[in-house]
Formats: sequence, structure tokens, C-alpha cells
Amino acid sequence: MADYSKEEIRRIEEKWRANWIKNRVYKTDIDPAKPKYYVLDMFPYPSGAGLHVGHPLGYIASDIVARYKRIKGFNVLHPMGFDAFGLPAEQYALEHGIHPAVSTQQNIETFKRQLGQIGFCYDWSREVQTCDPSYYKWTQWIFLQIFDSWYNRRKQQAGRISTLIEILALEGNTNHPFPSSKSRTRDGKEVFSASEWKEFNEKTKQEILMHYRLAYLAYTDVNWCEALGTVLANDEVINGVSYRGGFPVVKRQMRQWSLRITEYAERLLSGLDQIDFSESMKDIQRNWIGKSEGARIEFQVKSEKGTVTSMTVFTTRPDTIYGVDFMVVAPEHDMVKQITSKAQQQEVDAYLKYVESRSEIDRMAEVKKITGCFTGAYAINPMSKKETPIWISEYVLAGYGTGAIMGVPCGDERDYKFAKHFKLPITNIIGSHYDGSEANPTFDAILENSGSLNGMVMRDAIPVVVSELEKLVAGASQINYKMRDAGWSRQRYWGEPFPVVYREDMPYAMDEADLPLTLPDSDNFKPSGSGEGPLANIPDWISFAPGQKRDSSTMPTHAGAAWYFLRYMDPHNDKEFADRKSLDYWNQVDVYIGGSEHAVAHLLYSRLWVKILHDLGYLNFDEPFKKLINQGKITGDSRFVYRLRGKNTYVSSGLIGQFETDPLHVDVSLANGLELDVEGFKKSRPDYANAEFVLENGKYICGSAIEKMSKSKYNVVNPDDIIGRYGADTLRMYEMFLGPLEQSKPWSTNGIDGVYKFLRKFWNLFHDGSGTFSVNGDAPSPDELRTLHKTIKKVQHDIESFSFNTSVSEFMICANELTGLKCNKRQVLEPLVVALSPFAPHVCEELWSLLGYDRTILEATYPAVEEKFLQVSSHAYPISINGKVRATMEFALDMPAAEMERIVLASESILKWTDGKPPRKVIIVPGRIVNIVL
RNA sequence: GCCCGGGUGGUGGAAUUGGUAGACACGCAGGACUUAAAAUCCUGUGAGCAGUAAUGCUUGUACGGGUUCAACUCCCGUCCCGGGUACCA
Repeated sequence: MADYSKEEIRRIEEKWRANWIKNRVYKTDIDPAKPKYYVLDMFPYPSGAGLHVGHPLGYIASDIVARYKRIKGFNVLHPMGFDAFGLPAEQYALEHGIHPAVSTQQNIETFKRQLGQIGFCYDWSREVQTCDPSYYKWTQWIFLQIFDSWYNRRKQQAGRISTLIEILALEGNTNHPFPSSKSRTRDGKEVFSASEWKEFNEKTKQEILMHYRLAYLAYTDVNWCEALGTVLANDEVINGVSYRGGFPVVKRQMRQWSLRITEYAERLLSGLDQIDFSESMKDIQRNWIGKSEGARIEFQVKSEKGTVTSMTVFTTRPDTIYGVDFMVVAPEHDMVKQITSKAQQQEVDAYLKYVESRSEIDRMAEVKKITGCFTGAYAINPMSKKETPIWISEYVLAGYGTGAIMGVPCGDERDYKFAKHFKLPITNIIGSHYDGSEANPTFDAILENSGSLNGMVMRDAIPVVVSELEKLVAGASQINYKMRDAGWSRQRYWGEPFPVVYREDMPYAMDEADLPLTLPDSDNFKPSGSGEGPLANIPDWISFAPGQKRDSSTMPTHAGAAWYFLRYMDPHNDKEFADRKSLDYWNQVDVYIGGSEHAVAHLLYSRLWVKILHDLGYLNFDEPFKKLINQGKITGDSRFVYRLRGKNTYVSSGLIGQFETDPLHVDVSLANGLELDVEGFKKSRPDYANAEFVLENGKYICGSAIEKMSKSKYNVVNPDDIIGRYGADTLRMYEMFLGPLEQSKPWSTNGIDGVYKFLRKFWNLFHDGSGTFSVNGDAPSPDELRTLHKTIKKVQHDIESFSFNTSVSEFMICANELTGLKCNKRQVLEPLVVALSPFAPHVCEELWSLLGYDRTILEATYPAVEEKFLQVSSHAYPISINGKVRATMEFALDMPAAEMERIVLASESILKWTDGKPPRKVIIVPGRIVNIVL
């Protein structure tokens, strides 16, 4: 008896999975004869909780694509690995004393076992783990390449530091100014000559080079989290608190590694046009990069010391230059000290003290609060020559633009509020567009009170002002980016050590031959608290030789993840990060599937590393991912019980208004829908054994909420349970059937029976009533062929457009139709097995072998869609009159429109509807509809 | 506040991008098989009205307008929901 029963499913699935492993069916090698296709999943962080039903959603989709492409004749690279460094393992070590290496390996084993059950076609021989020294050797090696690089703005690409040294020795830095406007030589110079360069000693030279390196060490403002004892990246800080734990975060200066990603801002931005990411994903990256075009304008400053200095502002609206009523600089700005007058000194000091006292959280919470202080100095407007007061205010950020702005209250909301608050005069340059009650940032006003610009439309005035400023040597057009350089140091143990050696406080690259610099074994994972990482607890390792020290920080998890997709191409290479032949062959990732939460960090860093490696000549492509699909998150559906305060009595959710209760999460598996399994609940925990209940209509109804799936909320549904009940094929198809891949949705097993029934129905097509395998070789009927071709055409189209939910529906329709036709013909069923195999690989392999094919993989190609068949086939055209459908008529699809029109208009039933009136026009949409307009 | 998505039956969701709205599935109702239940199969299922019935008509894709022979789809306005971002000059 071969019913599609639970036992039979288990037998089939175990049989084929064993077969795949034994025969290494999914092992992939370079094959120049075939086109390649690279399908990549975002590799998981192996958390202790194991896999829940949300994880496989994207993996199933990518597996379908990989199998489909393989059937289509592509050589498919479909690897999997683990992002195994990271904070949770370290926290776990702190709490339980288990070394991160140990817990990480255990977790990876669990993940691999669970992934194995779902029937993925990964080439496990290519597995990578970022915490493996043979892997992070190359993470460190790439870091050193970045350290040994600078960004040549003239060529718009990275070059080796040696080329920079040659240039500096030849011409100083006049043609290649410091990338950061704040950089200076040791003696305070922005520009130096070739001869000056030659005079510098080794340390000074190294310091200067550091200002150019793409991986550099500098004192930077970092987000310091006292509770975690570590520095956090900007994207790890949310609303002024740490993203893990929610601990307060303050700004602090520390000597940190950074990546000069800002040099790549423009290329990261323009590169988006060449890759297929969703618009929203591109928008998130564009916002993050935050390009804004405007002008830099220089104002002479008149202080008590005379006109001794100048200040530069950045503005996107140089056209409003005549509307400047005041200037504002950031409290941290260097010039504050220089320009403050004696009369204002006390007030300024008090204000600076106040600003310093405010934490990030305060500042964020009170963004609308207006504060500020006059410096006593004035700025001279380069166009109008008008003198305006210079103020300090925290609403101007030191880190953006020049840290100083020109205040135009009639056109800018914040400037307006500032002027009103401090009762500063407001000049109106936009006539009736400004009504005195709020600022108006229009571009369309005709300028007034604007000297030479009077009468011009604002948007047209922008280039005019810029060119006038250029003539006055008081400004130029300028582009600014919001994006900051990426902090690359973490005060943590479980990460890649920096492969550098400090001599006289300057870092030098380690020899390639000495890599990897392995993470020393330790049992003390506590941060040193001073700001140094746990590695500082191992002095022998830090100060490993006289006069030489190592870095006590490690790299962020982003480091290992920034290039793992390259390592998959040649994972066992111990001479290079991957050999050139593999890199050129596998090339870009054709489809990358993963969550949208990595929009700014991981995806930007990966794109950066690939661009740098490209510039240095290691890669022939400069975008890693051709296409990105963001699968939605599967959320949990939690259940609650309501306990009477202080009692062991539980109140049904409809009645809680009458009592004082506390909600408690209860395991989802104990509820059937919303109804609690009271007996099961009592048995679930000893302290529930004597529970009492206040029921409604004899039932206990739980509360519910849609929340993130997590252990602590008891709403985790494990894929193993679903596989145990229905098999992996049903799980795979059900997760696809749930809805569009990109959409987030709560997990629910409503409807999983429908998918299971489909598979059984499909199985039964190949079996007679008694469960015996039975197909016949008769020629298919037109109806059967129609169903077959329609299904294959639609399914192909759906897979190509990542619309897997509708693919599943198509298969269901197909099975229904063939069941209705009682079709068990080999010629129809064989192609369907091939078409379905990406979705339900186990059952399809079984059927394939029952059909008599002795092959380990289904390598048939999809039968070409028979366009000919579709053309001769007919379509029931709805005939509408003035847009309203009145009848249907059957026509061949290849009938000329004129012929159809003649037949339609001659039809008696149509004449009845039109009262014999001749139509104004007849619209015929081939394959769709005929519309008669009266 | 700003920038993206989105709003379709009792539910999840289809609609080939302007061409018969509600495919497919769940749920529900009725029926068949059964001593009975489960399982399975069949039929019906947006709402409203008329009809014994086949069927016919009206209405219907968050709300209000518009364009069109024809609008879930395009345009204008409003209201909700989700995501991103936030003193970025």
C-alpha cells in the first residue's frame, strides 16, 4: 500500500535525503560549459534558540530558485554557512561560563540538523564559519589591504598607500588634500610640500598616512555604553539606548579603528542604479548616505580681536543669502573660544557647561527645545556686507557640514523658531510667500531685499549666487553626505583580532605569513571597563614582545559578513581569499535573499568591501549583489492567560474586566485557536497543576497578540514539529503558500491541510484506487495538454518573478483539473514532476524514480511552452457593451480582430442587446475582451 | 515632521499591470459514505433584491471626487495601518 500517509512521507523523505548526502548530489564545481547562477541566503547567526518556522522562509524561496535554475541547465552555486562571531555568544559565556567557541559549535550543529530536515540543496562542502581561523585569516588579510589603501579622488578609486607615498614625495599633498577637513599635520598644517614631506620623521609620516588610509585609527566620538562596557555602532544605538538591553549610551572620545566609507559615498549611491534592490531598500540606503547639494560660503568674522578669522557654513540654499539674520555654530566648534567676547564669556561658558551635561537621551527627548547663546562676535555677509550676530546652539551639529550655519528665519523652520525665541529681527526676502507666522522653504518666490538678486526666482538664483561667490573667493558649490565613517572597533572578545602591531603607538600591518592572528583562549570575557576590550585581560598576549603591542579590540560582526559570499566560491583555499578563476566564474551573486533589517549595515559594508577589492584589482565586479529580495518576517501569535493577582486562578479573557489580573504568556501549543487546553495547561508546569479557572460558556478563552517569535514569549513554532506531522514538502509549500515572500505575516497553521491535501492529490494521480503505482502511455487529450501547458507557463513566470504563493496555487488548480479528467498519462505527469520538484523535492524524486528514471537529480529541462498550442486554442471572449459584460463568444486566439468584429456585430444575440444600433467603435483586446461602444 | 510601502469576502490572499474583481486555500453550510464519529469525496459560499427554478437585476476593492467605452489598477483630496528616518542646514 503506497498511500501518501505519514509513514510513507517519512520513508520517502529520509530515503532521498540519505541519497543526496551519499551521492553528493549538490556538490558544485566550476563548469565553463554551463552558465552559472549564484543563489545566496543571508547566513544565519546561530542563536541558542535554534531554528523557528520564520527562519526557513527565505531559505525555502532560495532553494526553489536554486533547484529551478539547475533544472533549467544552470550551474548553480547555493552555499550556506554561519555568521558565528558576535555578542550573544559572549554574553552567554559571561552568564554561564561556557566558552563562546563551544556554545557556538553546539548551536551550529542544531541549526545544521534542522536545516537538513527541510531538504535544502546546499553544497555543504562549501560551508564557512566566520569564527574559524582559516576563514578569519582572510578577513584579517582583507582588512590589511584596506589599511594599505587610500582613496584617490582624482581617479575616483582606491589605490595602494605606496602610490600615495610616491605622490607625496613628488608634490606634497596639494593635489590630494586630506580627506577630512579637520585633518592637520602635527604642526597644524593642512597643506605641505614635497620637501616638507621628506623632512618629516617616520612617526609624523605615519600619522599623515593615517589621515588617508581607508582603515584608520583616530580619536573619534563613539557611542559608549557603560553597562555593556563597549562601544556601539550608530546603527546599534536606538533612541539613545543600546539596541540590546536598552542601556544608556553616551558620547566619548576613544582611539578607534574606522573605515573611510565616506570616500565611497558617491559610488555607493550611484551603484544603486545598477542593481536590482527594492525601491524601499534603495531609499533606505540613499537616506543613510544622505547626499545634499549646496554651497560652502565663507563669512569674515568680526570679533573683539578684529577681523582675524573667517567661518565657513554649508547651505543647500545659497539663494537665501540676503535673508541671513544671524549665524549659528555648534557648541563643540573650535572657533567658539577664539571669538567669544569678554562680555559674553560667562554666559558662553555656562551654556557650554549645560550642553556638556546633557546626555544623548536628553538631547533626543527634547529636540524641540530651543537653547542658545550669543558669542559677542559678528559675521560679515559676503554678498550684502551686512553684519549679523554669531550664536552658539546645540541644534547645529558639529559632525555635519562645517558645524556652522547661516540663519535664514524667513525660509527655514528651525531658524525661524530660533529667531522668534531670542527675539532676533527677521528679514523677509520672499515677499508675500512669508506671512510672518511661519517660515516658508519655497523655491518659487521672487526674491526681494536681495540686492543684485532682486526679481529672480529663487531656484534660478542658486547658480547665480554660487558663481558670484566664486568671483569673490567667498564660496563654491559643495556636496555633503550625512553618512559617517564606520566605527570598526569593538571592545569584545568574540571577534576577529586586528592584525596589527603597535610600535611607538602607531599600528603596523602584520606580515601576511603570520596570519591568522588567532584569538587567544581566555576564560575572562568581562570588559576591562576602562574602555578596553576583554583581550586587555591577557597582558601576555597584548604585550607579546618588548616595545610591541597588540590591539585589545576586535572587529564587529560585520567584518566576517562583508565578504563571506566571496569565500564560498573557493572555501578551502589557504593561499588566497579565493582564487581568481573562481571569482571570475561565479562572479556576482545573482539573487540574494534575506531580511530588510540589514539594509544599512551589512549591505553597505559588503558593497564597500567589494568596491575596495575591485579597485585593488582582485575582482572584476564592483557590486556584490545583482538582485536582492527581502523576505518578510514571520511573527509569532502569542497566547495569554490571566491570573488573578496573587492567586493560582485564571480568568477567561472575556471576563478580565471584572477582576484584577496579570497577563502571562502561555505556550501556543496549549491553545487550540483561542481556546485553552485546560488539562494540558495543568500538566505543563508543576505550579499549574492545581490551577483553577473562571470560564466563559464552559471554555477558557486566551488573549492573543502578534509579536516577534521568541522563546520567552512561548510562541515559537518549531519546524521539526510541522515536519513530524506533515513532512518537509508540505512545510516548504505551505510557507510559500502563506502569502507574498516579501510580506511579513503572523505564523498560523490555518490552511496547512490544504497544501497537504494537494500533495496527496498529486501523489494519487500516479496511483490507482488501490494505491498501486499506475501511469499509462496514452496520448494526452487537448484538455489535458491545455492544463499541462498552462500550468508550466504560469509556474515558470511566477518563479522568475519570485511569486511563489501563486505558483503553489497553479499547481493546486492543475491537480484539481487532472483529477477531474482522471488523467494518469505519463506524457502529462512526467513534466509536472519536474516542474513541481523545486517545491516538493522529496516526493518528486520518489515519483521520478517510480516513473523509471534512474537519476539522482531531476535534470530534465522544463518542456518549452507550446506557443503553437496556445495560438490555436480558443478563448471565451466576454462581450461587453459600454463596458458592461452581456455575453460570451468563443474565438480562436489567432483570429484577426477584423474577422472577430464582423462575427460579433452579425450575431443575433448581440443585435438584441444593441437594439440594432451601429456601434461607435469596437475594442478588441486579444485574449481578453470584446467591447462594443455605442 | 519628512521619505517609502500598503488598505480587496468570515480569514490568508489572486487579478497576466486599464479589460468578466474575489483565482487558490482555509473556515462555514448542506449532501454522500458510515450504526456513529473521524477521515474522505461532492455541492454551495462578497452583500442585497426578485424568482419554485434555471436565472436576472442592483451594489461592491478604506473614504470623497475626477479621467476613460471600461478603474482594485491612473490623477486630485481625506482617513487609517506598516517600515525607514529625524534638529543633516
